[in-house]
Amino acid sequence: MKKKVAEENPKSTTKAYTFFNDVFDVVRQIPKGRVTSYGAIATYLGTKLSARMVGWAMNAASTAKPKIPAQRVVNRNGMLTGKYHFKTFTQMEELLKKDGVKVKNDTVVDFKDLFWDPVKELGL
DNA sequence: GCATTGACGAAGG
DNA sequence: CCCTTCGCCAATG
Repeated sequence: MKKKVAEENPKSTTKAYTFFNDVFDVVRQIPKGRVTSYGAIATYLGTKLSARMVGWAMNAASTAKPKIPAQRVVNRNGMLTGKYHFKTFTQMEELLKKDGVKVKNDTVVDFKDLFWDPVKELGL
């Protein structure tokens, strides 16, 4: 990465600084039509016990420069828990449908089939 | 500076 | 099988 890192918390802990950046990077690498979970990303970063931090990172992702396909990140149940953080409540599922991902009742259909594990795909 | 919360997840009752 | 609790770490009040 160059220098365009998380400009959301320049005065916060340096650790989180890197953490946010890593999360953004991984999320951007999610292939179209695929989805992943917060826990998977957390595991890939080595902080599997802190999946909540990934969620926090996504919150900052909303203000991140390169658009973050946060709609491809759902909870371990495949549920679109973060839909309320988008511009509109339907934005998330609309984007997913456009990616070819079926969404039913705020949940990704065939989630396990579309699941993209960074640890498995990117290697660890 | 302590208490609460949060886009999670696993475990226990 | 549904609901509650705990852990993790950072941000916010």
